[in-house]
Amino acid sequence: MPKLGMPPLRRRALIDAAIMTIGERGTLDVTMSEIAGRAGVSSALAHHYFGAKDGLLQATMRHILSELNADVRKALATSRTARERVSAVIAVNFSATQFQPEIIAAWLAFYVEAQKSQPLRRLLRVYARRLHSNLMSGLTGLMPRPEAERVAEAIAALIDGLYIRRALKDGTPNATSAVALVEDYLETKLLQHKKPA
Amino acid sequence: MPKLGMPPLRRRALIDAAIMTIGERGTLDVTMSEIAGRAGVSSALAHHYFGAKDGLLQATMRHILSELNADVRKALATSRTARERVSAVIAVNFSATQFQPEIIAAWLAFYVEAQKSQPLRRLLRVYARRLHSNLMSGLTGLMPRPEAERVAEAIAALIDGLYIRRALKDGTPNATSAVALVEDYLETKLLQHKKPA
DNA sequence: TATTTTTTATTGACTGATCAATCAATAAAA
DNA sequence: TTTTATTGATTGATCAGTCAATAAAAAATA
Repeated sequence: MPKLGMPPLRRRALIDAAIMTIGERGTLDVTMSEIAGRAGVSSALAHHYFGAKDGLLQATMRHILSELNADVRKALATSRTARERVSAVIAVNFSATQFQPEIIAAWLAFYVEAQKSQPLRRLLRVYARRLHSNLMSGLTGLMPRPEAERVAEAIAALIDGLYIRRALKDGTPNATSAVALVEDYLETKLLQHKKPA
Repeated sequence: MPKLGMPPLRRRALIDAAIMTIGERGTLDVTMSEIAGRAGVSSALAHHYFGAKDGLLQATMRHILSELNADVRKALATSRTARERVSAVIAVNFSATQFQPEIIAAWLAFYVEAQKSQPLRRLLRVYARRLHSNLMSGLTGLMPRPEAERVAEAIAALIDGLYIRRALKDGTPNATSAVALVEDYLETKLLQHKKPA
């Protein structure tokens, strides 16, 4: 049985290799040998550490999720106002570390796999809930709660939508215009509450 | 060589079976035998008609796309005003024929496959362009063109985003709330142009 | 119309390739 | 000396794609 704690040297290398491979190929349909090869080890070792392929994929998803989460926390920590908090959450999703072709492709691939795999579905739901509550933490200070709920829902949909559309284009993702689009929506909504009809 | 025109009896059955199978399983990772079996024929026949698996998948995507397109045309035909045209396009995307679990799942699966397959990517780009221009056909009558571009972009992202998020939940999709969300965005934007800041 | 010929529809059985997963063996640490 | 790390080789399953054979339709011919 693989040691889970101490020196996750190879574990980490395998997860990184998995992200790269999945991202490049745009699918979870990559072989264990391919991933292992890129990590400089044999496929047998990958099985040794992660049990089955599922295990590696889940660990990989968990890793992406926790990186995103760490980034969000960091960004929220330096935000003072409610308004800033919302923008911080948005910004992180399109930051240089997150909005990369490989990561975007991997996200998309995991979304699809989640339809087959219950553990992955669970992970993605955790992410969705977390995103929602992070957005709410700012939005509730800016508008009535039921409206905040709807806006959070919309922002989340926009983010996912921009990711999926981004995956279809080639070249470097344009984070700036993506953020601008979401911010424009938010700004419009806020205006609506400052000068009510 | 398969006859392309006349009695697309089996062709159609195979495409329908493909949609069902892909939709249920939420992945393009379905076997030719599975699809063929559901259509009540042998897998060899599927190859006879579509050449390779790719061929069947592309035909399936094309079919979904053309159904959607037909629905949009129909809806646009009965729309009088620019405002109605925009709503019509939105409504069709969440109509009973389109916003079904199987179709949604299939869309998502095709999106991912498009990262590998150039023909599928091309098809999805055609769809994206078409959606954009359909939205613009209404929006240009309601706001200045550059703003209309941005709003069309946002609506498209919202639609894709709502699809992808929908795919993660179970149960019947809630089209009503999805439409409401997009319409709310549109309405907010329109208000902004009626009473400018 | 009846008969022959050609084309199309359809299948079961087979092949070759690909891969996840296992395992026994060895090296290295603890 | 026991546990952990690591591998090459192997196995078993799964599938896409092929093919030769047969049935059924359609077209051509008598």
